[in-house]
Amino acid sequence: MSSYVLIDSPGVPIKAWTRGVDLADNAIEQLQNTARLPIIHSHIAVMPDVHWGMGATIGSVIPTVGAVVPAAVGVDIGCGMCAVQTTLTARDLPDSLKAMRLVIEEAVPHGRTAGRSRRDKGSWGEPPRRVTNLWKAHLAQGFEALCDRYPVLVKTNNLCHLGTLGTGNHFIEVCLDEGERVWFLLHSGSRGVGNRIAMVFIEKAKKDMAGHLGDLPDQNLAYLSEGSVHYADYVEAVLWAQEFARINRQVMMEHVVSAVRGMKGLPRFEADRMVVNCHHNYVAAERHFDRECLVTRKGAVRAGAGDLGIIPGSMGAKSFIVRGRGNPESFESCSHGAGRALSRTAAKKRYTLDDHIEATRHVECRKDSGVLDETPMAYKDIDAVMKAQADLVDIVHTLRQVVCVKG
DNA sequence: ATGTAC
Repeated sequence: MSSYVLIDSPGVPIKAWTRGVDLADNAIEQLQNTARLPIIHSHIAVMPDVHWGMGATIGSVIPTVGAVVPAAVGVDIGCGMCAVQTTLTARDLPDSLKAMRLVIEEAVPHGRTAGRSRRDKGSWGEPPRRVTNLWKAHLAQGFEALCDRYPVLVKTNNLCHLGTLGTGNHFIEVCLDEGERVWFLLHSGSRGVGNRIAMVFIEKAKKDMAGHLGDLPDQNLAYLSEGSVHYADYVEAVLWAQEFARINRQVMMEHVVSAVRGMKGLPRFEADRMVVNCHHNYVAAERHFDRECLVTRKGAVRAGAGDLGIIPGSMGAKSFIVRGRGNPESFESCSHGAGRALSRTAAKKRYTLDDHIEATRHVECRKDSGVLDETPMAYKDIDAVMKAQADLVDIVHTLRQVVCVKG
């Protein structure tokens, strides 16, 4: 049974669930910077997948009182995972999984969204009616209210990105659990519009603090203070973007399920036995240690007692469906994945395409040089990461990928 | 991560 270790801090305590996993020096330095902010409630919690990120480390939980740090939430507001268990089993799957991969790629726009004049596959030309209806029912009104005050948000990819995957480490997978049941798993966030919202408020925070930015250990830790217009607007905007991200994942999952249902040769199946949709890049108002605060989980998942969460490994590694243990010292949180061991550039330098092909030989996935920065060797050992957080979550299901779609 | 400009 693991527990946290204390990292030397010039400010509030830094409690780290990192026993048995590497902790890079640049991550420690960043944690110490964050711990010095005057707005932290109680302490900072560090997850075993921690690594350097813009502003604050990815894989950390930062509770604040009276302020919020937009760059700590990050540019992919509401980024997270969605998973469903189906009633299909491994023996229902065809020998060649390529057809299934193509069907999923066809059903969900993925990849870069190019400029307006160029052809692109990353957004809807014409969003399906289901997407437009969800937008109108849950997102349109809030978006108009934000656009009234922030007209720069008007011309963003918003509706045309609802139900689309994106690029980088965003993916869709078909997995098998320990009982050979088929699952669908996907990773995505709030796409273009969430990115723009984040950029706008990261700038506002720096401007609002212009007079005393020099007092901060890092300019990217600039915060918006409660009582200011920008603080209230950011909280409104970030919650809206998080809802966009959640619905984005829901729509993609619906399209994956219906696309696979349309494949010839598969039996009828259900996909509603176990459904999980969780953010791992977000802010939420919660109560911890007898105080209302804003909890920023940057690469961390809520793990309250009984909460279901998703912890993906990497291409070719295991992923986990977990149940939270509600550990108060972690602000009821767990890691969001394996965490990078190597930066994208370092991974591309260190490994060859042949290394990647060997590491992913059991997975129907991209095997070109464009995904070398996502190769399994670029990530920490997921088993060590899970062991280090044994007092934060219990493992409910262990999944292995058989198909992986990347943007 | 995303969009846009180089």
